[in-house]
Amino acid sequence: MSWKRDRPEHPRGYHHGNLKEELVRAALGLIGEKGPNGFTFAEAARLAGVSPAAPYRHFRDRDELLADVAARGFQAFEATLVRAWDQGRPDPETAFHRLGRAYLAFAHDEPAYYSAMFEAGVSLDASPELRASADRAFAGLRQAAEALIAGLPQNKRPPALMMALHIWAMSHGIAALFGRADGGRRPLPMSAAELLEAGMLIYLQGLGIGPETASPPAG
Amino acid sequence: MSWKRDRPEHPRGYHHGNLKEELVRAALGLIGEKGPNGFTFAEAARLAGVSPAAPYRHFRDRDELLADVAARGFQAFEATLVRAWDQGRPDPETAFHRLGRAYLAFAHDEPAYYSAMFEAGVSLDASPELRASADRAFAGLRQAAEALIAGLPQNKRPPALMMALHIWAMSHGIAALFGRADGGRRPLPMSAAELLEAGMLIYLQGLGIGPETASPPAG
DNA sequence: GCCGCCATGTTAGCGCTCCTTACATGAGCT
DNA sequence: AGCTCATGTAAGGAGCGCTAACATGGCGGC
Repeated sequence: MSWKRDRPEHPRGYHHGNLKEELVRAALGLIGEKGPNGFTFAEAARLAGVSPAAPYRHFRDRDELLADVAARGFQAFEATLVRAWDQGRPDPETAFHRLGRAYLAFAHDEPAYYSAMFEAGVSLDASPELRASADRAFAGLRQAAEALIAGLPQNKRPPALMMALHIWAMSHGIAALFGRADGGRRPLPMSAAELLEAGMLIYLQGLGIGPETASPPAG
Repeated sequence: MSWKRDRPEHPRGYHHGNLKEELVRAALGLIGEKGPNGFTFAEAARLAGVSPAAPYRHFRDRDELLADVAARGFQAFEATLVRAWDQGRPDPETAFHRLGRAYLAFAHDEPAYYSAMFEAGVSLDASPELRASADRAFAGLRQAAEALIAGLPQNKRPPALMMALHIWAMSHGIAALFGRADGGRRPLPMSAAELLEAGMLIYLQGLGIGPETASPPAG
């Protein structure tokens, strides 16, 4: 067959060229197309052009591949969040809303990653890397929460961890319930990004973080 | 065999006694144990004591059974929410927090229903009953939002639909991320119910609904 | 009260997937 | 050059979704 040789641009390949990477990419494509359940080990092998048994040289079983995809997803997710947060520039509130949009954009533009991370039923204990990358992604949210809290007087500061959990929960809730492009779910009067931005504005207002700290504009 | 006859209390049974109900119950048990993916048509048939082909007399395919489970789940969900809301008695805020606890309790105590409803990838278009029961459940949330809004001056009222979506998103986010009993996910410094209650208090505070309209709950 | 119909169940089987075991091959080290 | 081991293939068992053809028995029509 010729497909063994038509990847000469990968110098480190043994037989196939790095099959592991290609399997991950195939898995991403399949999950994105047909959901995390429609993803099939055999079909990923087929897409990579190898026999159905070949993937087992790189992943113990199907779940391990999914866990690997999820871990890579959390890494890309963290990078996206960190880039959007940009150390809170120019000011924490602007950066925070940018962070929210980036969250939803990731869920929307990388449905395969997001599915593997949150909807495929992969336990975070599946691998240490998975747990670590998920923790790093959450730490990004927590940093943003801390920066926002810093503007409050000390006796009014909520716990940063709790605030990060609230942010994550509302973001994930909106992404999971309304963030998908396909028409399977409920039509909205506004975009998911607008919905999240409005929700976060109200939430921050409740904490005393906002355009008018304690007196909403009466007129 | 005796299992054909040991359901004499069901007068309408043909051969088995109402197999359809038993299949739904078996599916609920399996989904609760092994997640929506671990659920198997053949195993549900085995639990009901019939051959693997028998379920196809009652459900076109596996997805239709899942959609049926989801629809029943939404019905039970709506009943739970309506009971918890109790027409906003004794006052809307008390009833609202009771509603939030009921939401999480449902997700926690009926993981099979909740999985089928939100995590199994069942499209709401799978059946008209599913869409209708999901709409009725959401209407319950929306009613609560409207009752809470009613206490605000007219020029400060947010759209009730948006508010209901926020409530749903945060509730679902907390349930999906932190509401499960099994140890696969992240340990929390507080219970999911407390987390949701705190988040909703802050959110309502941001809308101007709360014990003291302009001072956050510092105590 | 008997009979035929049709809903409900059965067995048999196809094609697929997950995963294992045994075998083949070729890259890189010595 | 030759050895070795990682990386691939081939073959097969068990299980599942689903279909087709066949069996059974409850119910309505006569």
